[in-house]
Amino acid sequence: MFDDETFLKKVLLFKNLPHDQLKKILEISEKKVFRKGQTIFTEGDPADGIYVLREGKVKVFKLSLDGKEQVLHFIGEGGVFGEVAVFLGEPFPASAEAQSESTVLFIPRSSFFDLLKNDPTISMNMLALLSLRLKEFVHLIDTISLKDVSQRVSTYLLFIAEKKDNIVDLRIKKSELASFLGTIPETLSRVLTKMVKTGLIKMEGARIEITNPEELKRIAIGEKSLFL
Amino acid sequence: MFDDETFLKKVLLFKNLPHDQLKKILEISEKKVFRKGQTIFTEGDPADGIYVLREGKVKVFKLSLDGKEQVLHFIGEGGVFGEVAVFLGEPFPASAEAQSESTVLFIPRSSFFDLLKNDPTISMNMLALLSLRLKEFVHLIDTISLKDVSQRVSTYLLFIAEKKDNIVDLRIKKSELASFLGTIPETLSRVLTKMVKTGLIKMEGARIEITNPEELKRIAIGEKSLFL
DNA sequence: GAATGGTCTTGACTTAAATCAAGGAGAATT
DNA sequence: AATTCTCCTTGATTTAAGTCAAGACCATTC
Repeated sequence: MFDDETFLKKVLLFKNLPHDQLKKILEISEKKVFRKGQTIFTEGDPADGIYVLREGKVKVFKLSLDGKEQVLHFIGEGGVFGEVAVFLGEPFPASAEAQSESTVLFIPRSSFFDLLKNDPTISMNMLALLSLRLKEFVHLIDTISLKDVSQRVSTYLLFIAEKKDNIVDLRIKKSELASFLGTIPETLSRVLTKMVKTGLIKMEGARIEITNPEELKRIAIGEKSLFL
Repeated sequence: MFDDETFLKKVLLFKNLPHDQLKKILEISEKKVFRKGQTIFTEGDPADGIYVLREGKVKVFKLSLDGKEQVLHFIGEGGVFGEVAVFLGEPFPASAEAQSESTVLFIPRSSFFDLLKNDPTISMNMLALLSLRLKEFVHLIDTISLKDVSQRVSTYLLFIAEKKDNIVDLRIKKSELASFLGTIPETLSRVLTKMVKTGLIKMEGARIEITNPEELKRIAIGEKSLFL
């Protein structure tokens, strides 16, 4: 692994910062470790600081009263979360949970504002970060609202498999993928099974091989239906 | 109406700017007028600049191949749109259309970047703008994914009626509200009719009066079902 | 290697909301 | 005042996806 500073350099929010700035950030940030399944924060909690994922996997999600979950994003190493609520000074609008043993750097609200005020590079980086998030959300809204489940699954598989030789290694549980795609495990399961049966993909557990990318793409764009 | 500078002062993106900055912005911005129903830009168009709505109403939306529409946001006077795509240097991810005769200030991409680079106030304002958008989107995703249509409608009515004496004056077509709420006009119509029949609201065209806010709130949070 | 526990799959069924198709109501135009 | 449009409503029906329930498939760990 890298030392903390090398790590920070690769975080979008802290890109292009001079050595002494990075050091300062490390000084003010606090390391926290969460076990698999542990809650990092819950919707409604006061947003007392931002989180940078040093190691592990985290999901940010919304829950409905009757227990249905919608994943907003999966955070990978180097990912930042909680920043919008902190910036707005509002409670977290969603919850975050460690999906595996995870280490985060926690930067308290006031320190984060100091950074933001005093370093134009950081605010530019933050603009980039928020813009990317917005783009992702537009895509998610589009996906959930305008596409049926087989389109969503096809699109997701093709996106992940991009430049990877048509191999998808789901790095998350299928039930969580279902939640991200705005559906439930049973429905996802049925769609994947159907894709196997129609020869679009091969599936061994979490490893999926796209055997007919052209046809899968036609389903993704809604030109063809999976169920006929 | 106001003169242009007074107007600009009230735009979130240009808040707290000195006189000469505002003047400069007016110089580089170009006034464009769109008729009702006219397209301002279409998904996929190169994002050559940002738009500030001077007068009128605009909707930003996604279309599916088979023609279903999802409204991402309604822009009111003083609203800004197109800024994310411009910032990212990507084509517009959605389309924009004037819902009534509208005047916009168009700020070309390069000028916008000059502003952003040279004025930290503007980048801070932009951070605020993007944060608010993200918050709205989280809410929209939550709404569409986790709530049924009667919950969505109740929530929307209560939100709009807030501090307005339980009167909602829909300033948009019902069909467009449907599209914003991720449903279709027929379904919205049925829900509203049912609400009238159960004494939750009174409706005269686009004017809706909430006659039983407590009960409506119980439906909004899913504590009670509209259809029983 | 049996037993436990978590995920995933499959089947039968229900249901919310979409679709299709007519009408109706209101505003605008002639 | 009649015609045309646009938008909204209502009814009959279909359908995609959710629910409920049972079993299968792992991977641990005892």
